[in-house]
Amino acid sequence: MEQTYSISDLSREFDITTRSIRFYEDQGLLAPARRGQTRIYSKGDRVRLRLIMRGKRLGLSLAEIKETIDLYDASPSKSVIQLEQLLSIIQQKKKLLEQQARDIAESQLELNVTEQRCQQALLELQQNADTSDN
Amino acid sequence: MEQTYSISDLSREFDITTRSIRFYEDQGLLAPARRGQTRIYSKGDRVRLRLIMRGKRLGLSLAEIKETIDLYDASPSKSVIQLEQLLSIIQQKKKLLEQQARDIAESQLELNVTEQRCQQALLELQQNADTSDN
DNA sequence: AATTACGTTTACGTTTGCGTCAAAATACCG
DNA sequence: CGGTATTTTGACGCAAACGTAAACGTAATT
Repeated sequence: MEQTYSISDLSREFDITTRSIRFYEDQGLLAPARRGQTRIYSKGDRVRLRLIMRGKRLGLSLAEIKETIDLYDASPSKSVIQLEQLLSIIQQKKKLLEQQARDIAESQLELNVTEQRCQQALLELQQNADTSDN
Repeated sequence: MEQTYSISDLSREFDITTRSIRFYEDQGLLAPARRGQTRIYSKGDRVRLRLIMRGKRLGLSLAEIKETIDLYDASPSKSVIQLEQLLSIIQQKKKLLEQQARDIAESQLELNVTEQRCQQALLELQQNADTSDN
């Protein structure tokens, strides 16, 4: 049937502890099926976990990540007002992402400058070594 | 001479509390001059604070932000080994930024899809309202 | 039957990044 | 110079995001 995963499968794949995975469930970010007491993760759960990790890399809190994931999940069967609220939230998130993109571009520029300065300094050190030794 | 700022000047400009600014100093991210006991912030301090805020928007910890800022500051008067270590750190940071850029691009794509679904759902609701009411 | 591997809940501990007083010292303004 | 506003240094508090046992159940392996 459908592929499933144990908690340690996922902890290995995403390189996080099982403690973290259970904590995410505690915070409402995951809701795996159970066989008795044991958690059984579906492909959908795995996708959600991937989204969680991506959110973390972007510096989002677990609450913000939950908001974002819930946003993706729930689009049908909404009232006009709810849809308009959703669209408003989406606009906000888009602006945040744009700001982050700008921040990244700036950081990359500065890093490149620093990198070149370092390489230049290295070159000069090597040249000095040449001229002083011969 | 040089323009300076009080702690509340900066707290207003960057919309953070003075508590935060002092905490950043405590963590070694800032080192303003003093007139007696009172902190006097220079243009350079203001730049550093801007870098701190940018780092926070990218989800960096204060320790990581400090590392990055220190990296920009210190490039001259280094040994070959130190310069090579610097270059190695720069490579790592570049990779992280590239990953973040990918994460942002993915998020933006998904947000756009969700946005269009929302707008489509809104349109359909409005059309249904038209046909059922007339 | 005993070991090994994995999973479960419960619960207390830790680090980070500040918020929130408190009490005292400084600074600025008419 | 007196009053108001600002700043300073503690010190305690707190939420988030786990880490780290402890103590137990289950299941497969030897």
